[in-house]
Amino acid sequence: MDQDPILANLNEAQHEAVVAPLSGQYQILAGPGTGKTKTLTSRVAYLMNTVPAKDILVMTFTNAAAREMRSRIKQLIPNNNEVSKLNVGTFHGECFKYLVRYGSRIGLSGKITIADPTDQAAIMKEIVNSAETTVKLEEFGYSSKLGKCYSNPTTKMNINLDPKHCIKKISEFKSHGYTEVQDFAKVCPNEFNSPIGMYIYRKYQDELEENGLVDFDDIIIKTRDLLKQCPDIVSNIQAVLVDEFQDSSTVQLELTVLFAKATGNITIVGDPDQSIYAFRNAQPENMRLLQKMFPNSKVIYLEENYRSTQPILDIAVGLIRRDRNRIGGDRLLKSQDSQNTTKKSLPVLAQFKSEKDEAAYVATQIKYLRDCSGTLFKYQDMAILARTGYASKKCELELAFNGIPYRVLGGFKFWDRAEVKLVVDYFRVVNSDNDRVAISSTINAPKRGFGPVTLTKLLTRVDDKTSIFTQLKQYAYDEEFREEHGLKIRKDALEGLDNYIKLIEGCRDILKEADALGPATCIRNILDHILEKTNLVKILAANDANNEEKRLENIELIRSQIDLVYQNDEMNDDGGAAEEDLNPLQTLLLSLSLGGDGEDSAYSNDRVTISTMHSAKGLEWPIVFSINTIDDHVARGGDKGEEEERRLLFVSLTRAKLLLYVSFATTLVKFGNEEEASMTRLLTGLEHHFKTCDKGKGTTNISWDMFVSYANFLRRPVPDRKQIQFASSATTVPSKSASFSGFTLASSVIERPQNKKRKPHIPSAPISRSLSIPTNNRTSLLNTSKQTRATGFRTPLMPSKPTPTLNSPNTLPHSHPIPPKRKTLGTRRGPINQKLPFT
DNA sequence: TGCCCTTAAATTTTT
DNA sequence: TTTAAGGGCA
Ligand SMILES: Nc1ncnc2c1ncn2[C@@H]1O[C@H](COP(=O)(O)OP(=O)(O)OP(=O)(O)O)[C@@H](O)[C@H]1O
Repeated sequence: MDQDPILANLNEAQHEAVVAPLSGQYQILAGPGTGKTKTLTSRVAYLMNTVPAKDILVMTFTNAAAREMRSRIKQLIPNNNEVSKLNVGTFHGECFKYLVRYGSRIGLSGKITIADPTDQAAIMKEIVNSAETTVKLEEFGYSSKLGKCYSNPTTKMNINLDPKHCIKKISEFKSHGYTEVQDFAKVCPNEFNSPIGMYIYRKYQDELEENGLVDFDDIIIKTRDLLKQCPDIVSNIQAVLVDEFQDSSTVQLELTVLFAKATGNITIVGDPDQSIYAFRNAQPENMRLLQKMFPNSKVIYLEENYRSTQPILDIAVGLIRRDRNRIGGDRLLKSQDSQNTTKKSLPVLAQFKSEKDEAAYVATQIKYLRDCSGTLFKYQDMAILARTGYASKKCELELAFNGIPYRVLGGFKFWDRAEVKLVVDYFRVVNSDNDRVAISSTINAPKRGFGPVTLTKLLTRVDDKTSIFTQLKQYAYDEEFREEHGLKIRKDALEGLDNYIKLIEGCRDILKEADALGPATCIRNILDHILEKTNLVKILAANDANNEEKRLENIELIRSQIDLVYQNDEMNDDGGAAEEDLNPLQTLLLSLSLGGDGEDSAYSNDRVTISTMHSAKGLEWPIVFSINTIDDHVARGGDKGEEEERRLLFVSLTRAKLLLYVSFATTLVKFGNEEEASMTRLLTGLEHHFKTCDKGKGTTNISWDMFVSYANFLRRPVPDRKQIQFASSATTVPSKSASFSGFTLASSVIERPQNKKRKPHIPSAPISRSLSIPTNNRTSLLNTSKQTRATGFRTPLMPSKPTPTLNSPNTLPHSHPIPPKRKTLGTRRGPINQKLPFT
């Protein structure tokens, strides 16, 4: 056994990859749970022995994966504070740092803002609806129209001018690294490879540039251009390491090579079976292409699975075998587990008659597994995975209702809520004179008396020299200018314009004090200024009074989120782009566009994870619940895209180490109508690998011997037998009915008011799907505290048979985590970006 | 300009 | 079921 902790616990192949010489190219190809990320992070730690941290670049494709990687490296070498100097992040994050610092070399002006999908849609909508486009359509012979599709009868070319569709096509084009319009022949020969398509593309790019915006694809493309032109800026990079390489796009492959230009030292790991980002133009073939580009690159295969029990892997293998586009031959997954008990313990397949029952079951099971396992299972050992963000909402409500603490990965972001986004748009206007998109979404919110005619006039550039904000000032304060450009404006609207400009300039004055105030205080002051001058607090308070949704609370949460951003910023001085090159406002905006939602470490880490399947990639838990496993969620849209959906399910199931629960409901409510549903076809024929939870079989009872095996498998201490509550008396008595009515205990035990209009009174922060900060502190603060664990507590959601609790005296200072106003569970919440009261 | 009415559409996943 | 969007009218 190796003395070096970095090299301990590696098998032969892993060891070989970790200690491989710095120079050269290495590909680690292996299935889930074989230690790819472990190998990559160990290699980083190992290389740090000889290479300065700042000269190592480690990239992956999602924020969650980047966070995981950083934390694993830290764990490997906890006392090495060089770690914070490593360049670890997402492709987009690392690229943007270079653009901020060196963008001027390729003509990017100082202030770059990232165009989010809303901005992209706004810009594209304006383009397709413009008079100019109508003229062009005519000019290029697109004389017939069907919905948003235009066709040219002569050339037989069609083009779909739906903004979303246009953006998708352009994004695909850019993902190949193309910038010249004739390259549309290669990606979209029958639609955008036409004068009208090229015109739309050019117009879109011009519009971005004029607004000082780059979209996500531009971040990659422009960095590629920058590195091609000025390879000197990455001359220090001695090693480039990329995780989940199957998720890379064509231009990202090109970029990987460019980053390594100085030495050519590249290590990548990947698994084509886990390719789940083709929808955003990932090319799993890149693994092979890289090998072609570097014929001498060494490929290392890892065979052993260290994560999961064999029954879990059997299902995964059975599933992935059916991938019709599979790259490479069939691969086995071999568990390293040698215990007879866990080897034979099958995952659970559970069927319910409603999604509500399903959610209640998951919550009950989570509580049971934690409360009855002594100290073996904690909340943080469990995850609920769903295809979409909103699909897990019912479970989220059920957890909150039961006082189970949780965190949410993926799905809607806090910053995407309408009221929060508005504030952010104000920040953007303060930051830049040219951000017309942000000006347009703030200038009349709240209402300042402009109608569509005035707005168009105000926001249309009179010439390309004057910035849009300067132009607004001229309209406001220069009567001659108004006359010259034919702006007729009412007196109240003119006042509104004056107020708007004063508000923005007031914020800019505060920003000038940034050095004296410190970043967080400065931004909070700007926030206060915006809130005061827009009267937003009063407006929202009035609105909240008639509404379940408490928007004002979200505004308050912005403050604590701001603090989080600057705290995290201080912790990483990787490449140090942030402090030196950006003012505090820009740091904030950058972190909002490229970072995930902040996690507040002040709160307990012992929380259940609720995640989208995508965000779960690269992570693992002892216990995983795959919910809503029906075609409608998990394999929607027939054959097209089925392979990727299958791989996605493969990824989800292989997140589980020990216990896997796959569940679904036989009905689903769609637009108010109840529809029938059944288990996804992706799993058809694999049922025998599960114990099914109906017809009295498949109980979830756990015996003492099993607990011992679980502990051994997880390499955890065997819990005190006295603390274990045996399932036989404690829980989940399987019902005789096939539809599991035995588990509708939530509805039989908890009194659910009939009034359907009332929504559950749940802390709004957790529901915001992003914030870990509870606003309704009664629930979450309480349950995340250590005390709760020590004393335990009982919630009304318990099995129909009374549960003898050994360690919960049931006499708590706060014995009832449920807010007194109890309301119907399972009601759908409105979308998060709901219209604001004044728009 | 802004309000009220009718009708259509809507639910991925991430940077 | 709920929300966005488009048309008519004061
Ligand atoms: N040689 C080993 N000995 C013991 N445990 C190991 C070994 N290699 C990896 N593991 C453990 O196996 C689990 C899976 O490792 P890791 O997350 O690195 O796999 P992966 O190949 O990246 O998986 P995925 O592709 O699913 O993200 C981790 O808990 C890791 O600590």
